[in-house]
Amino acid sequence: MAATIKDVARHAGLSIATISKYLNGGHVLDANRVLIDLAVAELEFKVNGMARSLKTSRTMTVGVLIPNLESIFCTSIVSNVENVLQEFGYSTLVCDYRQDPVMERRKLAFLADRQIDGLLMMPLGNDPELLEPLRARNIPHVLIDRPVAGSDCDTILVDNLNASYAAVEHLVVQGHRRIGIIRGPQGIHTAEERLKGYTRVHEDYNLPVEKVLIRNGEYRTEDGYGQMSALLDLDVPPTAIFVTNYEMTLGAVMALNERNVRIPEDLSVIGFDNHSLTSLVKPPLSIVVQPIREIGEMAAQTLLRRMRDDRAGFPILCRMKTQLLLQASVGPPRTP
Amino acid sequence: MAATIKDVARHAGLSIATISKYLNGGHVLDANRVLIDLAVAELEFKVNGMARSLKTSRTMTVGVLIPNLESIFCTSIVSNVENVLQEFGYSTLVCDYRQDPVMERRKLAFLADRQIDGLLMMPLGNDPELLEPLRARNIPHVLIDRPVAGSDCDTILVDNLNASYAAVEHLVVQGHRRIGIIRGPQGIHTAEERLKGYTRVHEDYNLPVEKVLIRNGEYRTEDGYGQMSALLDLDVPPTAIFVTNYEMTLGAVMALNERNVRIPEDLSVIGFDNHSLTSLVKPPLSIVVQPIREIGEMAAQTLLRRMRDDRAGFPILCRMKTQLLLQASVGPPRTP
DNA sequence: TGAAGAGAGCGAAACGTTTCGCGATTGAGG
DNA sequence: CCTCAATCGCGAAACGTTTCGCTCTCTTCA
Repeated sequence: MAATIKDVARHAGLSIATISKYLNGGHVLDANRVLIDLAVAELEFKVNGMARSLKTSRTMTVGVLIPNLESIFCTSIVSNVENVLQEFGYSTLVCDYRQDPVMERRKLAFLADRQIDGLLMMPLGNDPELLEPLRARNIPHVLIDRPVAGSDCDTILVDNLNASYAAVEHLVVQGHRRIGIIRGPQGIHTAEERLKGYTRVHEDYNLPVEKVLIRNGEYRTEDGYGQMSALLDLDVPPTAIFVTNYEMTLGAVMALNERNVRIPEDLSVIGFDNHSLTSLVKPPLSIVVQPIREIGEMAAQTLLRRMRDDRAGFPILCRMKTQLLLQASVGPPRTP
Repeated sequence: MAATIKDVARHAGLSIATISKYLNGGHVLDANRVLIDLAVAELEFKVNGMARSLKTSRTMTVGVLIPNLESIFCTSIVSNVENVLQEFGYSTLVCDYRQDPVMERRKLAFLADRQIDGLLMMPLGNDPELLEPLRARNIPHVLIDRPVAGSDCDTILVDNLNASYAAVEHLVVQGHRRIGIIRGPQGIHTAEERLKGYTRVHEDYNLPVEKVLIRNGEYRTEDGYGQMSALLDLDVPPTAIFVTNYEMTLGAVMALNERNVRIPEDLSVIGFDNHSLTSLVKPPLSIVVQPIREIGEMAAQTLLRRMRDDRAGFPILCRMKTQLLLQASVGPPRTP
């Protein structure tokens, strides 16, 4: 059907080897260059990627494994990653595992079986054995956003602890003493770190940590909604709240709107992640901004280097800084 | 490095052909089956996809080309598509073209060159020539959400016209006479259809269409914000507004919040697409709900059939129905 | 003028599968 | 006991590249 390199060779009156050499950037006589270009154009020849891959054992494809394709944080990262990789001729095989550890393994195995040249992943599990399929096949990989304990592995993430610290500290400085936090799932690294930031501020400022103000969520909108409602139902509700991811921030704001809680008069709010969120609610929400673009690009760059067998600095641990975007949603606590 | 089918053959004391046959579902003697299973397990043999693809000329990969990886509508569809395809052993090569017609062509060519078995795309351009690379290589493809004029092509979309009609009609029935619409980009099919629904209602109810109430947007948040603001600045602002996609709805609500416009007392609002949006704002927003999951699944199913050379009903045009989710954001117009 | 060396082209052997056609084995039926 | 058919296994030829090592042709310089 489609023209092969053989056809090009015949058409140009040269050997296959010469065509291949030229196609891969080798030098040929000017006259032959013209001949080949002509033949390629006339036959509409495209190299057959499978055949090439079979010989070179490179597929020019990288896998991207994320917990959720419907989380804006994840897809923004994917988008930036894809942009960088594509410049270098790589395609991205995107999979989400829907926050399910079993599916995570399944899809990881799936990707590993597909002869990808490298993998970027946001792991859910914390078990170094999870990465075994990659090691077994010697597939370079870079973790994003979450480390996997005890695994030597390049990792790009943000300084969640200090991100959280800065947010909570700001609330404390404003005079808040009862600060609620809606934290992420237990065992998830980002969630633990963000909680640590919270407690560390309390330690550093000699404030008691009240268990009841620390609420568990699973990073879902409904958790934000439910836990925010629960906090408001307390005999003495907090005067400020820190919500530790986008979806839960969404939920928390829903709960606040529903009850006509005034921000920041009744409650100061700091959320996480999403820009558009800041201005959707009134007043504009203060948020912790993650350097999403930089994360994606850095992860892609790092993976590219590893795929080039550049092992410099392995394992890299890149901990990026967040930014605290302060807006009108934070004020001093209401004087009782 | 990794074990090949040859190693398995040697280890099991059988021929390559037999191993291959068994691996592909063929029948072998029970005794041999055991031997092969054993060898496969012991050598940790995995078939080499590239070699297989080279022989079968199927890559078990489908491309997915969308305008934007950061639009929830697009990624939700991708997620559902991926889910179905994966069940059948296919991977998805996801690309976004960032709403850029040049990049659209580039990425389409990129995907076509990568020996994909099929392609799903949400086109921006309306030029049948756009799909040429696919036809040239005989790659089955299904369009999602937007048709390409004059191209024989399976297409899965929603009945945008009647979706819009239902929303606007509801506003009319509530008594509204000055209804604003923030429409999408000119030339984009969904946008034109949604506008048609709007004008058709006006025709059917003998209402004048006021040019000034029809606002142009490019489906971006800032357009929703800007055009909503402009509408509010009119000498006689509309009493109801229909916003025709998610991002612009977001923007419009921002503008409304900023100016303390009461919903629905001052203005009735119907938005588009996003569930979480409905309850984030107060009161809950009425929206046009697209059957996102069904679109994704139908598109995937259709593509699967085409890749199986099942040409039944070609070209399919599947126009799905939307649902109008009515909530408190719509009421009768304020009596002046 | 001749030898050395650079540059270019070529043939052939891989890469790891699938598949075609043929030969061998087995079991049943006459 | 012979024949025939059905079943199963095998050898070998692809698939379309890349790449190794060789040959050939010029150029250049002693």
